[in-house]
Amino acid sequence: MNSQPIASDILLKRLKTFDFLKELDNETLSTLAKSAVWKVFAPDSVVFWEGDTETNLYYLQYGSLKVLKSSPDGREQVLKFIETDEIFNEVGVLAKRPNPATAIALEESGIWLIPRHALEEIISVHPRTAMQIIENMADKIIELVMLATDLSLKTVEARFAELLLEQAEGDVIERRRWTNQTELAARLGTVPDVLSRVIRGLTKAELIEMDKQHIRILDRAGLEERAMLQWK
Amino acid sequence: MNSQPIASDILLKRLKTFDFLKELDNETLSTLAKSAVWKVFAPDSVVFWEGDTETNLYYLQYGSLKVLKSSPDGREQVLKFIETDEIFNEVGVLAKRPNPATAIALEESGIWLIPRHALEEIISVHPRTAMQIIENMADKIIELVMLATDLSLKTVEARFAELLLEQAEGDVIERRRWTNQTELAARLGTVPDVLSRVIRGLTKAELIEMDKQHIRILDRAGLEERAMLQWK
DNA sequence: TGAAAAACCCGACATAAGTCGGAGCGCGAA
DNA sequence: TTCGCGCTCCGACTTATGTCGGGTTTTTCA
Repeated sequence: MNSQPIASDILLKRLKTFDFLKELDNETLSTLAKSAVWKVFAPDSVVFWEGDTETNLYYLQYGSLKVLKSSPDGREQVLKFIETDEIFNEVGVLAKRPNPATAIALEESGIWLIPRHALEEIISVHPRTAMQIIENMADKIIELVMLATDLSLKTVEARFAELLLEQAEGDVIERRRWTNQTELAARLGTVPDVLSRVIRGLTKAELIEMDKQHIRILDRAGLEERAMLQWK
Repeated sequence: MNSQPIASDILLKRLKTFDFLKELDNETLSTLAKSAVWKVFAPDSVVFWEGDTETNLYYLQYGSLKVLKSSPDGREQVLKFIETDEIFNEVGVLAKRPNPATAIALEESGIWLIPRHALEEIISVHPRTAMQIIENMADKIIELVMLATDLSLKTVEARFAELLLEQAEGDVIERRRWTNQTELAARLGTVPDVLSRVIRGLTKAELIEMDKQHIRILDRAGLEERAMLQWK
């Protein structure tokens, strides 16, 4: 992980491209440019630890992360994957709470850190930005509600089927370096062996097909049935 | 469930007592008083349904609620209990998302409904209120993260032990009408039979004692061990 | 390029959790 | 008071999930 200041004008240009800041005027942005910090995280490096009180808002410019909690016996539960263009750590920066989970880079990731004071200034002048943050948090609450109820009420097979249906573009899911069974299992709240068994089952039933590069849905209707989607 | 307008001056007096609105000036509050609606919900009545797009912010003046999702086979997962003085449905009112869960009154409950437009006015003038809402949402995110990871990584026994330790004042938990095994099981993400088994186990081990009115912790250290608290 | 590490596979087994039948209790409505 | 329903309890059973040992394949990187 290394940290490097970037000339303010270049930064300003970049800030304008952020979804999250789209509505702000030039002046506000250039103030921001002066206080934001740019960091690059190596694959597998920790962006922040559970328990940290991290007072920056993060904006993921490129790369991807996982947010997780782990148990003493080594199992981990992935709570969320973070993709390009997302902001995170609202909890730490605005509510001043210790972060409830750990964030780890899945690949090399470039992240902007926006310090609390800068953010608070923006909010006090642009309530619309506050609303955007609130909407982001609402989405996270919805996702966590889904996660919790799925963990409680659905089988591993159903959760996996659901995940496939969500992720598929057309009927194919591209597998990336970190879309391996270990990570998928952590995401689903189980262990690799169990997932492997589930995959075997779905493959035998000719609902899916899987190789190193892709997962292909062969029978969407059948998969939907396994996902128990009737009641969502 | 019945709905009754209340003379604005009485209402105004009440609004001032809300934690949530403490910092607002008289004028803002009296505007609010004109648009807020008061409702009383009978025990077991539904405050809102999953899937509803409910555009009011709720403030629970007295009573208590449970927020839950249920599966087609009748099992339910309680996501949260709501107690006096809490606000809820930020998701519905501010993010305009369909509500992800259902809320049901556990006992007779009196609730203020604050319509979206009134809330948005307050926020635009008092950014501090926006911050309070954000902090509330952050707390909910933290709670949901705990719930999800506990469901994934802990046993029913550990979750129950944890709940007892959290809820106990001194070493005693007062049982209310709805603190029965059915509700507790739904809260813990399991079924009454399993919880009953767990209670038997903890009672035999002389860690707790339970009757109709109370749950008593006999051995806090032992219970903490069962709750697997080392790593939280 | 070759060795070590990581991922994956699979059957056998262990354990946590869910289900079922049946029975007792207590409370509230008729 | 009696009836019936819902809560509680309990043992026996099933099922989902996790664990282990051992193997093969793939990836990594020195």
